[in-house]
Amino acid sequence: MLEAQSMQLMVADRLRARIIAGDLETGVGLSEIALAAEYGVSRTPVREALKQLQTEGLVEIRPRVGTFVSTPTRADIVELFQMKEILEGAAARLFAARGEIPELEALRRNLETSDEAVARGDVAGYAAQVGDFHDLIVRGSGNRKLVTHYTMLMNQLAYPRLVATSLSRPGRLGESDAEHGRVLAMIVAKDEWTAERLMREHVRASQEALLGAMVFAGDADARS
Amino acid sequence: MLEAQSMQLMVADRLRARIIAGDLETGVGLSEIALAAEYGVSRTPVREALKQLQTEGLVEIRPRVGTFVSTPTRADIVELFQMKEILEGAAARLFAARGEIPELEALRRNLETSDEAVARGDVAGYAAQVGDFHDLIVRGSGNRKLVTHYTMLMNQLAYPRLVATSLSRPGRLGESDAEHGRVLAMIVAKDEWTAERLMREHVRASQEALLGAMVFAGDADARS
DNA sequence: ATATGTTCACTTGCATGCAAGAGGACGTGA
DNA sequence: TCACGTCCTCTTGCATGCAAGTGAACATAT
Repeated sequence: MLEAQSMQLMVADRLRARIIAGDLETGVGLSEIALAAEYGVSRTPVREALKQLQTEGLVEIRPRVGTFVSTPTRADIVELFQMKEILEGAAARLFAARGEIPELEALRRNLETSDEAVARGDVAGYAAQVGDFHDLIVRGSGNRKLVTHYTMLMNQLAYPRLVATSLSRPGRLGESDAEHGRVLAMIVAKDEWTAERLMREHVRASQEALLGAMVFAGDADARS
Repeated sequence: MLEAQSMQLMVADRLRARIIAGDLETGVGLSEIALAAEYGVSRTPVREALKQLQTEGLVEIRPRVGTFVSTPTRADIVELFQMKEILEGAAARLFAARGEIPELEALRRNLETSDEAVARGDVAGYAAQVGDFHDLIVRGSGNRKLVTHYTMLMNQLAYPRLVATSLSRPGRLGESDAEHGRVLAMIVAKDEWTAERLMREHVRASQEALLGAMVFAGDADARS
């Protein structure tokens, strides 16, 4: 399963995962020859993988200089959150219009698991559910273009890393879970516009919780 | 200006333009070696250009088989129009919140030119303004991520080719121009949510005019 | 005539060699 | 000590050679 596909796809997938997870230090460090040696391939597939990651917005290729992990500026982060709110809001609305689909049942199970995690005060457990919740909303839109571009944008945000931070604010855990529940209720009720509004408000609340927590955390990411 | 940048960028730009304009027949026909000969370069830059166009959704690379111009299915087109409505609606809202920016003055000039074209019954002249109008709205959002992803999605639609078709319905020309004017008025009035609503309604009306015209035109594009 | 097995031309995937440019290190002068 | 000019190493950009897989044409057997 690891070697079956093409080399460039393997390199691209692994590099993408490492960048999102934050394993790769931002700034310098992506030499084609070094990566080629690391993955046991030649420069060519590495090169093509890097080119794809560039159009995905994850790395920046400076001609004749080098390839670097993209460092989102503060303005980038603001824009990405705007896009998150727009796309997830629209997705919730489209979801609500579709009625009973497999994603809806998955969403109900997600809420049950989340409620239990909150009841236990299990932040890590809840954080894991949050990612699934948002992915389910987006996939439940039934619009594959939306899913694709949403994924690309959230990869630029390295969102999974941020969720835990946003939940560190006292009381945010329960608020977030309650907001999820209200969104689900509106989807079940097929109230498209209220679903969109609540989803947007939820995204904005999460963003504010995150930005607030980041200030106190000393601005771990996002150097200007 | 044509040869200054890198070869792969030139090839990518030219190919993209040809695909959007419809010069390249959909389906088969993008051999790396043929394109290399045509542009006077080797396979390598052609290959990298094709890879980029693939992640942009314009071509499809089937491993060991060949590269083909992507043919949007009917479902793809529906999804793309949904995205167009979502993104342009959000852009109009963000635009309205920004007040006096250079794009606003450009938008006023665009409307004047459009009004004159409509008064003359100049369909081609108006069609040219339509593209600019929508681009100005999107760029006026002030969100570069929105601009980037909107552009990618509209490239997949090969939108410029479709505008003329959508305007072929009797009376649509004046309707479209009037809708543009109302959107502009709401942006000037800084009424964010009405701007978004009117913009979305405009996009939907254009889509319906297009789909209606395409049925009568014998479904020139969009084979399933 | 139809179905089937085989071959073959053509495609892209990957490896490697060479060239050109960028940026820093280093030496030199004041 | 500081400013400046030169060189040198390292980077990617492009060209090319080889290998492997695909799909269709073709011959063959039923």
